[in-house]
Amino acid sequence: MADSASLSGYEKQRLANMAANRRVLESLGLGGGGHGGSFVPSSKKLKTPIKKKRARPAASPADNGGSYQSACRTSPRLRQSSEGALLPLGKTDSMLPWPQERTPEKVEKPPDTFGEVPGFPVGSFWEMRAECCADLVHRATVAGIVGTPESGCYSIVLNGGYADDVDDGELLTYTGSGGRSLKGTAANPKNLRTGPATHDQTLDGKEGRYNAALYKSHETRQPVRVVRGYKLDSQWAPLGVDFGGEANYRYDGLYTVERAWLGMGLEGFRVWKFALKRQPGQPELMRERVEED
DNA sequence: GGGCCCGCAGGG
DNA sequence: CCCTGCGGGCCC
Repeated sequence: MADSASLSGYEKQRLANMAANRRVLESLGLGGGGHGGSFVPSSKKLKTPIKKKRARPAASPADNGGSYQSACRTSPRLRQSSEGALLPLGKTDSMLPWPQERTPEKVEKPPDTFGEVPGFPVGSFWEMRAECCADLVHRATVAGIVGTPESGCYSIVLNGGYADDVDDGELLTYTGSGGRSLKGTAANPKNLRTGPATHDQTLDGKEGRYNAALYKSHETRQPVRVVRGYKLDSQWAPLGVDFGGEANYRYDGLYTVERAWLGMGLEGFRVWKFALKRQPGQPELMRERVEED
C-alpha cells in the first residue's frame, strides 16, 4: 500500500468512503473481512484474460430470433441431485420452470416475486446478464436494481459500478442509481447506458424509482436477491469466464436492507447508499478469489 | 486501455 | 411512444 501522501485526492476519498461504509457494516454486527464462506481453490484473480477472445455462443437476440434462452448453470457442489445422482452438466433436478429451449416469440413473464426463484438456488450462475434476466432472477439486462417504489426491491446486481462500495460477503454496501446525464448534449446527443454523475441522486420520480424501491425494502424488510458479477472488486465475486472461472454472474442468496442513507459519492454528488445483510440459513458463499491486495 | 454504438426489459 | 440503466461488442 502506497503511503497516503502519494495517493490522489480521488483515491483518498475512495478509501475514506470505504472506511465509512465499513463502519456502517460493523454497526450491523460483524467485524470487517474474513468470515464464513467455503474456500474454493486458490485461483488468483488474473490481471488479464486467459484468452483474448472467447467464442461466445449465439447470445444476442438477433442471433436466436428475439429472445434469450436459459443458460443457467449450477455450481459443481450443487450439481448433484437430491438423490445424490450426478446430473448432466448444466441440468439440475429443480431447473425446470423456465424454457429450456429457445423461444423465438416474446414470452409472457409472470409478475416478479420476492425470494428465491424456483429452480435457481444459491450458486446458480450465468455468462450474461441477459440470461440471468431471462431466468427471472434479475429481470433487467442493464440496470443494477429491479423493483418498484410501491413493492420494494426484488433483486440487485453487484458488479463494481461504484468503486467505494464495500463487499464483505455476508454484509455489503450498495449505491443507488440516477444522478447521471445519459442524453449527451443537444449538439452531440447520446443514448448512453451509463455516464458521469451530473447531479444528486434522489428517491423521487422515474430517476429515483430504483432507490425508492430499495428504500421501501428497508421498511418492509422483504428479502432482496443478490447477484454478484465478475467485475466486482471483491473476494466474494465470481472470477469470470475469461479469468479462469465458470461464472460471470452468480446468484448468492437473499439479503435484507438494513440501512439506507444519503451519502457523498466519489464524483462529487449525493448518492443513496444501502447496507445489506445476508439472511441466515442459506448455503455458504463461494470464495473463488484469494485476498485482494 | 477508452470511446461509441446500440439491443433489451421494464415502467411511465 | 418516451425514458432509464452496475451490457456487450466493436473499433481505435
